[in-house]
Amino acid sequence: MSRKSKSEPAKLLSPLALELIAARFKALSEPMRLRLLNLLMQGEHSVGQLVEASGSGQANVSKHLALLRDTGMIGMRKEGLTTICYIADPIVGELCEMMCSRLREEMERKASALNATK
Amino acid sequence: MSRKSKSEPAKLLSPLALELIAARFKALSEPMRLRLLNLLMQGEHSVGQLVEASGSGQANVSKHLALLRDTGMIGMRKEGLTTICYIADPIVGELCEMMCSRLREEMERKASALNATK
DNA sequence: TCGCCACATAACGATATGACAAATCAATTT
DNA sequence: AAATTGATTTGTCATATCGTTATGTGGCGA
Repeated sequence: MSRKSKSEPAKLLSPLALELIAARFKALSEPMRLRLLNLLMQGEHSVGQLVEASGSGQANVSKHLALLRDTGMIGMRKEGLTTICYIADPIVGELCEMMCSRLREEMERKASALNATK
Repeated sequence: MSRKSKSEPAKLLSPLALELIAARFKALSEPMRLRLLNLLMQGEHSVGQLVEASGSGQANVSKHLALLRDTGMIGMRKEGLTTICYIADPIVGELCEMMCSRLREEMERKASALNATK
């Protein structure tokens, strides 16, 4: 049944831990931020490049980037006039990978459910 | 350096995919929902048990549970008067694990930074 | 030094979200 | 069938968030 039988106790988390975890998930819970992260997974980009590639306004992108930086997911460095952004926490890619493959499974399940003659 | 050198291309995601992924992360972005999930990781619970254990109102818990069900993360079945909830998607535990260990690292880094005489 | 450039910040309106209370619904018991 | 129990739905409010516009800021070139 492809069920992983790692029988870990799954500890109960403290309210503080819950808040911290929620904050990180929240950073990943907006399409625009995911878009920016996805672009950065291709490699470093300047803020201007992200603005152009994302199709959103400059102020909006700047604010989202600041949030991602504050959660430690991306890093920034100044190079002359421009600010270069890069992925600082590899967990980002892994999490998205997991969600994506999960979504694919779900899609296929639904698709085959539609095809089922029954 | 414990860096996984799986050099995957990290494909560019479609706007639709981004929205779907964001929706799932969003379900995990509230402390109360994480609390409910965390309780369910210990095993099945009725809605009433979750209300008591979470310390929140019944209406509130019910709404959060409905949201978690709609994203496919938990399942529910009726047993007489009560509704039993259970984790339906094992990804939940894995994601929280990842976030937790990540948080621990970060905490320790900050802690040792505080201790550093510099 | 003046102005421009890339970016950040502030202020604002529209919309979404979470928590609580009250009403509703469904299944069981008496 | 009426009452009771467990849960969902609805309405309301306060707060938070997204995106836009306008304004501020720091580094570089003329």
